[in-house]
Amino acid sequence: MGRKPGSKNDKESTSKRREVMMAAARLLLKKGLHKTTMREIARESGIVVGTLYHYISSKDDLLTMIMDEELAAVHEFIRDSEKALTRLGPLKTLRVTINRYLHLIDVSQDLQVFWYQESGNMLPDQRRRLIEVEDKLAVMYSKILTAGCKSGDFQVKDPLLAAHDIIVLGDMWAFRRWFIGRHCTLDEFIRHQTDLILSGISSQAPAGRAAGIKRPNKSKTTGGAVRKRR
Amino acid sequence: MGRKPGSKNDKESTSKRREVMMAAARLLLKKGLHKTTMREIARESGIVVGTLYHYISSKDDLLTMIMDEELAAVHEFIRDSEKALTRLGPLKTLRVTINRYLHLIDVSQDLQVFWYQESGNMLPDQRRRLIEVEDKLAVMYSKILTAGCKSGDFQVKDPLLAAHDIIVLGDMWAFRRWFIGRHCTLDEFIRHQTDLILSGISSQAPAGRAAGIKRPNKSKTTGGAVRKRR
DNA sequence: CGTATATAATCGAACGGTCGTTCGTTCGAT
DNA sequence: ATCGAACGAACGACCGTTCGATTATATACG
Repeated sequence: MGRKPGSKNDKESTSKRREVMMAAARLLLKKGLHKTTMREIARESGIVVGTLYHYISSKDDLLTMIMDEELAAVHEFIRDSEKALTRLGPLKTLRVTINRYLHLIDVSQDLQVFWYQESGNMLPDQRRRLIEVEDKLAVMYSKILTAGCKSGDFQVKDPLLAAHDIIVLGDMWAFRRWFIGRHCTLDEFIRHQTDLILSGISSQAPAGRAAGIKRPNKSKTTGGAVRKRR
Repeated sequence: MGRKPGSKNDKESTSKRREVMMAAARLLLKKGLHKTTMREIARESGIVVGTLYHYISSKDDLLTMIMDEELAAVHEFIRDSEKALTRLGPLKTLRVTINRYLHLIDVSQDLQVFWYQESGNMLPDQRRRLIEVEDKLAVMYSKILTAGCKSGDFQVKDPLLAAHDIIVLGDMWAFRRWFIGRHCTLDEFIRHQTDLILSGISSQAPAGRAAGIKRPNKSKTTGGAVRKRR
């Protein structure tokens, strides 16, 4: 392809760079880091390996690019949640945040699994960034929980541990969707697990009431035994 | 080394085989599958690479050997738990099983992480066996829960989902011990998480009472906000 | 407008290195 | 003399990366 000086070239170059990144992501998430060769990435991008290196500098560079996108989304998610906390209060914020969190993971399930599986094959900097964002997530949930303790909505002994409990819900959906997905939809999963968490941290039992959330009590979908009101 | 005909040789050979396996396990769990070379495994075993292949047939063979040991232990754990169910009843069995389960994982933490991280680099048969045992674990917990539903101890809408909830506790402790370990000991973690699960599935609230388990209420160690008795 | 030139973008062969595995040989005990 | 055990060099395959050559196009110039 031709080129015009300056901006046109840059724009084409960076857009091609993104194309390559997305082609790489498709293969990497499907086949893993070691089993995906640069030649395959080139083929998926419609170019050959020599040209590939005009747009990216190394395989690690590709990983970093993919990570940048993902982490930016998570950081934005965290900012949004902290804004919501001041507007909606702890209890509603927790429900909304868990809901958005699991939907976020549902979309990028393969990515989530990828980071776990390849974390041992990454550069130290890359590993550090993953731990960092996981830590920020935990702090975010911890803030919501402690705010809820102050407002009287929650009774949590160890907010940080409870925060990890919530984060693990995401891992669970990502790693076990092949199994859980056969038993319930994502929204059913979210409702079920949110109730479990709330039943454990709410200062008033049972969870459903304490949550104070509209829940259509057509217990048709759940099918099972309805929680006994004491 | 010398040799005598027949049994002595076999014994020496298989014991050496185990030595090699354990040396390999040490390296593999620490460095991962791809970063551990056969030459390193040989060096760790005190032999050279040529001799290594007199005791094992391939790198995959080593993986399978390590897996055999691990899976045998898990299957024994499952059998023990099913025996306990008939003796102790659902509620006590659940507590005991969760406790033993997490202690089991605590001992073999690196192994647990290893299977997750390298599952993508394994032979199809090996992957299948891992999924199989995970499935058996889920069925085991599911049996305990449904038994508890019949006896009136529990109220569980979806026992299989709840079973996965419990299994994920193990993953949580294995993957996040570096973090959680700073906040609480394993036994504190077990108590905390068991209460969380029981508060979600018990037919009577609150969880602590329903569990009917001795819990020393010196809340000194927790340090945080003491649960308000209402 | 047409030609020359500089400079991208593209290509694919080749390089350097690693790793799992094999093989011919040597060693040592029976 | 025989046979398992030990050795380590060598093989073959693969992979990330580089590089020199080629092509195509936008700019400069006559």
